[in-house]
Amino acid sequence: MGKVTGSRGSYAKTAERRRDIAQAVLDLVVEKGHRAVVTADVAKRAGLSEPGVLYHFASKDELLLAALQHFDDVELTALPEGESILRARERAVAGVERTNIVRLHTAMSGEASDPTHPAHEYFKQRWRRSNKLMADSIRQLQADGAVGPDVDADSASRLIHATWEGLQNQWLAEPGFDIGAELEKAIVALLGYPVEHVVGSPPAGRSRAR
Amino acid sequence: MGKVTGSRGSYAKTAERRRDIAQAVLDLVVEKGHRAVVTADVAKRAGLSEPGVLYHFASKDELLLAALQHFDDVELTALPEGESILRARERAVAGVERTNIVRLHTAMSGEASDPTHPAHEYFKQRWRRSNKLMADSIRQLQADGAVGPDVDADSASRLIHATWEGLQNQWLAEPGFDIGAELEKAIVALLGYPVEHVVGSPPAGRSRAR
DNA sequence: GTCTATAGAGTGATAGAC
DNA sequence: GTCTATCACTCTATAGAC
Repeated sequence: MGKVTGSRGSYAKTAERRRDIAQAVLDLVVEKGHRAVVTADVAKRAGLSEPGVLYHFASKDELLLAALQHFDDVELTALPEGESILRARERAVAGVERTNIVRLHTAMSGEASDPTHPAHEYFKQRWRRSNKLMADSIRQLQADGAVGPDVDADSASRLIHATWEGLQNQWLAEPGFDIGAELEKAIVALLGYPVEHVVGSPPAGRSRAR
Repeated sequence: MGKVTGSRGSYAKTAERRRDIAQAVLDLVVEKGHRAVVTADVAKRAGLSEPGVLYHFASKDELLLAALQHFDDVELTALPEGESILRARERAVAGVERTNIVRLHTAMSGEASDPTHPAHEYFKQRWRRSNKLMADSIRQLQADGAVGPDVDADSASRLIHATWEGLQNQWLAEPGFDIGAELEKAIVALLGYPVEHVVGSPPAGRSRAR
């Protein structure tokens, strides 16, 4: 419903407008840090008025959430099959220019723990999804014999994610250590020894079912 | 300089006033969550005007930081000797009534990673201090033979703290697991097997140097 | 259904008197 | 050292045009 014009400046589909706005917020977050982002700037950057922006997103918090989700969408493309989840998230903080996004993520994950916060459900689901993906991946490794059967996959997944999140925090406060190496150390300790499958370089010719 | 009256309502020492204000902020955070705390309420609770509060603390961010520090001071009393650091922090989130403080801590640790944030230095020092304390504790355990010599104390300390921080995050988003048990599991995995000394019950008659 | 113009409410911060 | 008065800014709500 609604005709599609296709020309920039007149959007027939709300989804596109929302995407553009989310991109604008993301750009501003990267440039100035989320604390310096004000809705007026978002409107300017997206090329519409302030209430115009708020027609598409109910509040500023939702704007920031949209930026985070947009980042997930465009940067963390759909995971191939579960095992590369770590590498994807690693990639997410690799560059310094993404520091501001990690900041936003960390700050918002604190705010969003309040059940009344618009992002509450998002973060909850995100944990669940990530935990499930990795737990399944670990179970697969167990089936293949790469990881011992005494490892509790759900617990290990929880702990690996926790470690990752905490390492991000420390790294933000004071960089200067190899966050990837530390994470790998934790994984090795939690799963047992040989687990390049989970975090290492692409398993090129290295099929998991040997 | 300045006379000491001692009667409530007229403070000769700014330090006391600051402490009272910090306590007021802490109370409000616990009651309503930090997002709902406004300086006007702080002023009311502390019994002075809004600019009066802002005379003692330069900004709202500093007020929240003061609450966090105050919490550290009154709740996490000085660590006896290093090894109980985990238990102290555990105690800090044990009760549900403290959820709002953890929320504040998490959110602020994200904001504070911005070097221009008033709490930046606080969090940086906090990480350093905590890491050093625990690393020393681990080294002591190594000297006693309770932990293997191949463990990198600094790295392990970093990872344990990271795990703890991350577990808090997950627990805030969705409680329903035993955060203490998970942490212990991580410690065991990172340090090797027998480490009740570090996290377990009070080492009553259990001297580390047997 | 999508947006602009306008206005308002609430908040953090400042200047200067007491 | 603390208050009164005031300011500036940001987010949000409303009315109505396209």
